[in-house]
Amino acid sequence: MTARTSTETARDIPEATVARLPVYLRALTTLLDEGTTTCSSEDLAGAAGVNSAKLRKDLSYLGSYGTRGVGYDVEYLHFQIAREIGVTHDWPVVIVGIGNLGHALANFSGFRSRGFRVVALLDADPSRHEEQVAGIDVRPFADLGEIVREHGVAIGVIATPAAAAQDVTDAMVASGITSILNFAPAVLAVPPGVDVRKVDLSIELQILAYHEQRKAQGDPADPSEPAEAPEEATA
Amino acid sequence: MTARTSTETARDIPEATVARLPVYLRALTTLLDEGTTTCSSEDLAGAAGVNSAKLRKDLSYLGSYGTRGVGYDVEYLHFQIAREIGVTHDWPVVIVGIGNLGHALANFSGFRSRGFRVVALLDADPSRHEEQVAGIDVRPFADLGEIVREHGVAIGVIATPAAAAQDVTDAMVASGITSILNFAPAVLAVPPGVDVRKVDLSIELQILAYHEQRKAQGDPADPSEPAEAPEEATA
DNA sequence: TAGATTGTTAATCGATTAACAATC
DNA sequence: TAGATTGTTAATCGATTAACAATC
Repeated sequence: MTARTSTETARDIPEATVARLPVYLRALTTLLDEGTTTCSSEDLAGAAGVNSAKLRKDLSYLGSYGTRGVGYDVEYLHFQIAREIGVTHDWPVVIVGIGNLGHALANFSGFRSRGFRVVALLDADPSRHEEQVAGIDVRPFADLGEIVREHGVAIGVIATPAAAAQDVTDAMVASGITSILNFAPAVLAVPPGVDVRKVDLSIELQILAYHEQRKAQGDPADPSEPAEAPEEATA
Repeated sequence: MTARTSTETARDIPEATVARLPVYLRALTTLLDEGTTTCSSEDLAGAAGVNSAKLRKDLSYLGSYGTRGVGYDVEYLHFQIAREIGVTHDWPVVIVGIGNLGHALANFSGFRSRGFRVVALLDADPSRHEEQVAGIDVRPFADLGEIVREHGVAIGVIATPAAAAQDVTDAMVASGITSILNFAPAVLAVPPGVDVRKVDLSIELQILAYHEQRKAQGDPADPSEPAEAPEEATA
């Protein structure tokens, strides 16, 4: 039996909970900005748009960071969640594909404030290699391996057309990237150990369209469509 | 007891299945483009990045559109899923907020090909009202109600900063919009009957960061991280 | 102490998966 | 008929929720 490594985060957190931790983190940032020092699970759940039972259950996977009868210290809980997610330090990321979307991503200010730093923009088109976008040089796609090694990049963002996405993925994996955020409307094949998350505008709109169609179809006298739970606003 | 309305789509489809139907639709489009006329559940599941049991279960909620021993007619199944989602005709949408992201969205060609048509771009900044983006006039935010009425818009896209998102939401809801795709990093409050879906870059990256952190932490001798299931590539 | 609120339990609900009977 | 593949069943797994004992 060996000694435990220093940072103790060995608990197994359900995937659904992991996906909500960033939402809680953002809500806590908002509360901090408003000068709130303490909040109840009811307060935070409201700011995050979930019910308080779910929030407390989620937080219970991280540890006991609240005080019964009192609530949570906003700053302390913010730190604990940031630590759990792993955004107490910045992650270097590369963005491949500097079209309209790539531009928008490169200029996205939330990157920096939420634990990420764009270290390179890559594009296959040589005519773009003189450009700067958001103060960052656009570099040849062939430089990917070098850049990943130099900066210790683990996360890559794909903003190319669908046709190029698998090739970009293969190159990313070969270079040592093990997490990919894919904006291209394509299903990516990756080896075990590489995580892929996708963001797909058309899919989101089509899901809305499906429900919209149902709303229109239902009897006006029968408002039985289960609406999204009303949520508290932040920001 | 009244007569059923003509279009018979009353079955209750699980939300997880609804979210995958657009993925299947896209995979079928790819197969169609390749000239494939028939496919098995194994083929289609591969192209969509799911296992075949899940695919067949999902399709079973729509009806029996396959042939045992043979498979599915690609064109027929494509049409049935498109009909189920509600994208056999185009949905008019408005985009509010013409910053970097709004530009990218306005120029996104997948909109048209996947069942949506951008009928207006709105921005609060008067200096932008002379612009055209992607061939569409940028119009004052105050015109929202008029545009929604004129085109029968049910779906709105928010690409504003977080600080403006709730006001935009309220105006959208007041104008009659009942489905919102939100790109602003804010939790939106909406009345019952209004659907909101959110796309949040930071959240996606933070989820990747969480898993990335765990990969780095684990013993090199213990490759127990459950990787994403390898998926077949499309496009 | 009395009131408030957490952290946890247990019940319920929904999603996934493997297996296979039905049937082309 | 024999082989292939769907559509469905039933078991399992994971997520949500309400309730409340613990405790500040």
